[in-house]
Amino acid sequence: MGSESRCENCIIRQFNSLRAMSKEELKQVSDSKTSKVIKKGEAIFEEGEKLNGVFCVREGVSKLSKLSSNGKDQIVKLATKGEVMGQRSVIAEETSNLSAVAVNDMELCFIPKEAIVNTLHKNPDFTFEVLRLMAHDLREADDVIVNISQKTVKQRIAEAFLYLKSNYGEDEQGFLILTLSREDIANVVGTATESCIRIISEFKKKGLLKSSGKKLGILDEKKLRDLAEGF
Amino acid sequence: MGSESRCENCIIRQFNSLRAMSKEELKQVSDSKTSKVIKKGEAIFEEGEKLNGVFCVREGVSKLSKLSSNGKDQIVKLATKGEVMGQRSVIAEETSNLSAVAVNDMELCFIPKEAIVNTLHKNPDFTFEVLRLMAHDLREADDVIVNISQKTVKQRIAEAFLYLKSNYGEDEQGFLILTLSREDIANVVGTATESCIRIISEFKKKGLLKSSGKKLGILDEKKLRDLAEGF
DNA sequence: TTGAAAAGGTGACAAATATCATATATATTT
DNA sequence: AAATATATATGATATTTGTCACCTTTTCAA
Repeated sequence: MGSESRCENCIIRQFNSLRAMSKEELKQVSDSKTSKVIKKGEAIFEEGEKLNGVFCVREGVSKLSKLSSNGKDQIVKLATKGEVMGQRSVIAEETSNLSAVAVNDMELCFIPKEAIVNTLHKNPDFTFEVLRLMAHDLREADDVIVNISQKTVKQRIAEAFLYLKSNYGEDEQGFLILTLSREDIANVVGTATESCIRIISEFKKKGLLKSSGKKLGILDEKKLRDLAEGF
Repeated sequence: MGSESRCENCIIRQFNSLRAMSKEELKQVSDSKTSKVIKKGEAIFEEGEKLNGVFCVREGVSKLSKLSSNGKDQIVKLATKGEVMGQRSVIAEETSNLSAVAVNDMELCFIPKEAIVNTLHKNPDFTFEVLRLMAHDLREADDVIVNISQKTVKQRIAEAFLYLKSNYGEDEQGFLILTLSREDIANVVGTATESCIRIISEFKKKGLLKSSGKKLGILDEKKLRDLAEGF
């Protein structure tokens, strides 16, 4: 086993709460963790499932979503390299309220909950770090609530593209690095797929977006921003 | 100063994270806290304000809301006896993302952040308890997101009444103990005040709700529940 | 490599919801 | 108690968004 497969040496952890663990604790985590490769479209865990640990994203992006009674999926969060999924359920000792599906090919580590819970009760720095990140997630969730209930679908789609650009960046030709299907975008925004397609088409016609194959790119960020703000 | 004004003796704390504090820590909190009486409609803190501590609700209910760019308020959470407001901002060291306004006359304790942050870094049990409650809030926020984006206004209003009943109860005559204005209900649900009024009128005509003065009561809980579920 | 399946696209229409205007009831202040 | 402000109510109408039907393009597996 190469040394890069040890949590102690993993750069990913610099981006999440694991960085607050001691060498000792990390060693324990590393000894109990398992690595997983997940193909695009595959499920990592399902809503209602009891999680016996957390998942640390090493590569790729996962959508965390919840199925509503009418059969539609609402994407609540996208989890990226460095983020940990499933802590909420492990901490609250509840089944997961969300399901996680890979948006593209992923690599992740599974860390059994014992290693986490142990440290949570012993290392206040670690617990505080987890708390800090959860406080951040909660703020973002509040923002999503306000956006969904107060902005139009057009505004929210405009925002979604700005979010994709600022969080995942664009390639040399100006196309967004993270490509989501129209359906996924609709599920992030909370609208019907057809409405989403229609608005994206409109944005293309108006010169706000460009496309090439499956890729989409932002052409006029300022106008998109104005639109998102309601002008 | 009566002994009931000491945090060590306060029953309220049994309902929140403060119960995980040691006698010693509670003493420190108690010595630094101040009590406040807030009249219905008064603000406790504003969006964007830097909070120098947290507020523990001893009596009454507060609405935590966020102003959107179109001038409407979205109520994200109602905080009740035993709940602590403002921890998110104190923990993340950010200005508040929400403002808090008293829904009825309130009594609360202000605890300066030093007392909290100190304990957060020293007492893992306390930190874990705060974390557990925040995990719970986050789950609720996820549920709100799904509800707002997937359910109709009618369904959400039905849900709001069921929530008010199960969380605040009803009096001997079957009227909800917590009375919210139609505007507040609209802001919880994320709709226009007029739409909210219209639907409440409809519910009354259909025999699902009754009213007397400002008070509203649930007449047919089962039908209300079916409606909320989409039948 | 060729079909089937999935994703993207568009029109027509229906349904849900917001907005504006205005009226009435209720609460609050003087 | 009158005057004023605020909350509730309702109609008419506009706007937004969803739904259904159908078509084209792309993707992927046999």
